Amino acid sequence: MVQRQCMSDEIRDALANRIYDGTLAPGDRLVELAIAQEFGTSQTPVREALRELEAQRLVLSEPYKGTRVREITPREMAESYRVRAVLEQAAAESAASFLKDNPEPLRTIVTQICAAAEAGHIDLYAQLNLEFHRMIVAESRNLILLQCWDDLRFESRIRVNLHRQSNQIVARAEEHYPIIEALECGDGVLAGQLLREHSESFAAVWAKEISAEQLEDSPTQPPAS
Amino acid sequence: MVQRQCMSDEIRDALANRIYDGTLAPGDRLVELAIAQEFGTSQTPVREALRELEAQRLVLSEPYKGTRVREITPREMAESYRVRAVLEQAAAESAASFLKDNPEPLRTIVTQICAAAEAGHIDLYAQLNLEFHRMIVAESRNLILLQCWDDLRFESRIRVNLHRQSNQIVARAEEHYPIIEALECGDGVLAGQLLREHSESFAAVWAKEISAEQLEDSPTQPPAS
DNA sequence: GATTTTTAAATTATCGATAATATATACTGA
DNA sequence: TCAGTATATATTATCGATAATTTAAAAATC
Repeated sequence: MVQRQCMSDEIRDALANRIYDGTLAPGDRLVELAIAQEFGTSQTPVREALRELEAQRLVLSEPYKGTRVREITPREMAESYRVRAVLEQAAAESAASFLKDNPEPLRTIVTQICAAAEAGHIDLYAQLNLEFHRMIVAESRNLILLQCWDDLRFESRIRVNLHRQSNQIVARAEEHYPIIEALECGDGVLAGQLLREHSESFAAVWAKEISAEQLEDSPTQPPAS
Repeated sequence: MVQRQCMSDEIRDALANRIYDGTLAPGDRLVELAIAQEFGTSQTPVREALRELEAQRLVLSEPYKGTRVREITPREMAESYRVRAVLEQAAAESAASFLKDNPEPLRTIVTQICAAAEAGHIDLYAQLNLEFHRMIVAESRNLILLQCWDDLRFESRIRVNLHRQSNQIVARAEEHYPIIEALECGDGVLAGQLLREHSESFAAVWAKEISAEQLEDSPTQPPAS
């Protein structure tokens, strides 16, 4: 357990979680004194928390106008998946040699992912799925690459559309098997290609939504990765 | 001219520039009240500026221990160039179709880059060089990709080794010609490949330094991109 | 003399209050 | 009625001061 040292970090994480879980929705205002009162602090640590959330692009602040939860557009989702695609491709190419020697953790997670998908535990599925992908990126042993990947903040993007279209999840979950098989063979190029296609396919789904960006209640919703 | 609205932004940019130009060196402390006094403000806006610089990874803060300019290791340089390599490769593939129709701005910059290199204007060379690469990434029309690229903060990495080894700069500058030629032909794949190799070659130079990381005054210094 | 303990100094984290700015509301004159 | 203007209100940005914590220095113990 991390004994947190300063209030601003505490507030930052609490607010970030509310954005992740949807308690705070895009467009919602974050009024400094209201938050301060809720946490029993002064305005100061709240402001610092908001500044950090802004750096993480979870919120948007304008001088003297305040802070709101940032809107995430279909276009941004498509772009994010495209970037993720090339990052993970590169990561797999580097990670293969390391993962070949120690593939069990990845196998375990894929098993769990599929189990969660079949059981319809969507939140768990999403969490494990991210863990899987992040593990590969981490095993690239390139810390900057990992930071870039983290900065895409898919933990916050995921829930944009999480609880719809749970029917495709099982199929999506099984796409992970060929990836670990390639990695176990040490074939980073193939694993990278599969990961890239995996991510690009989500990008493509979101790209279709871009034109319908204006229509608030679009009929079809893309799936969660 | 941007009429800045709040002091903390002003301070943030001023401090960032000092890190870029080396006035503030890695390891240097940033004492809040000292900075506040210098800018004629209170501690509050300084703290917010520091928090933002920390989010940009220019400085490192520890609770109650203060803030210091972050050290940039050869390993991190190598990793950054590797990430930049794949980002720019992907960017070129998307940007080619746009740049084909409007290649003049890129041509102009390459001319300026080579002129600066030959004249030995290293700072100008570095600035124009970044402008060239950023322009390609921007023309990918993928804003998230551009943000990722910006987040690598090569404007701060560049000066790590800027004023040494100016002899290779002319050769490096000329590497840009085949890239724009490929882009003018609309061959994004080729341009991407060239950009990737360009960046990877810098990564390789830094990778050699990793083992010598401990030795403070290493005899050979890698070149600036 | 070396090692721990205590004290002092420096610095960060937070507070409560005020100034600056934006937004909403009421008012004015055509 | 309506555009434009003045006022009131809400909220952010900043201030000066205090509390909390670390680091450095001095004192005490063995």
